[in-house]
Amino acid sequence: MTRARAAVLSALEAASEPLSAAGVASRLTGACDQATVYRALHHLEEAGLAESFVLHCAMHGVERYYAAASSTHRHWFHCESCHRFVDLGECRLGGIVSELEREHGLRVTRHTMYLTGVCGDCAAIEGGRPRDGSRGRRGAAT
Amino acid sequence: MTRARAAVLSALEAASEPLSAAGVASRLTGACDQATVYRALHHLEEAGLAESFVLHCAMHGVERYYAAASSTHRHWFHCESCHRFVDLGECRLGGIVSELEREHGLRVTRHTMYLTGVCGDCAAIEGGRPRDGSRGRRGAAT
DNA sequence: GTACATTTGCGAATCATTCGCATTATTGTC
DNA sequence: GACAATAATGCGAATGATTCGCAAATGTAC
Ligand SMILES: [Mn+2]
Ligand SMILES: [Mn+2]
Ligand SMILES: [Zn+2]
Ligand SMILES: [Zn+2]
Repeated sequence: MTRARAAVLSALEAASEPLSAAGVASRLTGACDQATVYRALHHLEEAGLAESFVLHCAMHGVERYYAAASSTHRHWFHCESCHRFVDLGECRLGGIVSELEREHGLRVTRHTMYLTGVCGDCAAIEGGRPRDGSRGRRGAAT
Repeated sequence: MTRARAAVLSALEAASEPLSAAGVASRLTGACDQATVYRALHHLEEAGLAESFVLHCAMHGVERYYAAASSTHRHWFHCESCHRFVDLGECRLGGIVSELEREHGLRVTRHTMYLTGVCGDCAAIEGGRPRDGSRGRRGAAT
């Protein structure tokens, strides 16, 4: 495990939610180049030390998020108001996935699932509480 | 419904699988500009006439795919060998989603789920049967 | 420690998607 | 059907996340 990879992995482990490559880079404050961050993330995922999924959110657009691999595969909810992630815990799709696998004669090697909407905190404070209203895409159409 | 939007919608309806913006454009052979295709897709989705999801595949990279909205919300499987989609039929996640919604106090407005792996046809012909081996990303890391 | 195999930094591409704006369609109104 | 107001298009130029190429720096195996 090289210096850079270890740094990226601990950034993921320290975070309470999935991070984008930019998110990881910002927590390493220039410790290593962005290309290295991307390469390290790819490596960690191949090595089974991290998991990723591509999320589309109106404000942040399309970005790939990474989380340190935990003992069990898990899924997330993304709040479109405060843009935080909520850990939904251990994957409960095993049954459905193997059912579909059987019914359609497939060999499923991977599945992606995530929910989006408004988290409890934001729902309480009607209108939402944008935690990071700063950075935003130009009026992205969706 | 304008000319361009109607054209994009029928392209989606005629297709047996989700199409990327490029896929739609190619079936309209220059009938309208690519920016218009993107704008039409956004419009159709907002109008509830189409559904989309962002998929990450080693060969095609990250792309957003659109399908004409059917009577019921549905999910897909993407074969990483022939790169075709298999319609998994009506969504069966309702139970799990509302369960998670309750447990975590969320208001889920949308969910994304897709499976990837090797389809039956490709599994049969061991080694896979790349149907569109042409266009491919430069050796994308993942 | 020397030689070979990996990994990094940098800066320059890529590629899907979005913008800005001037030019057409559309649509509702006499 | 012509006319004004509004929305949609075409084009070409950005954007922004991610990837590449290659030389310099590290890590690893005798
Ligand atoms: Mn977001
Ligand atoms: Mn594909
Ligand atoms: Zn929230
Ligand atoms: Zn296949």
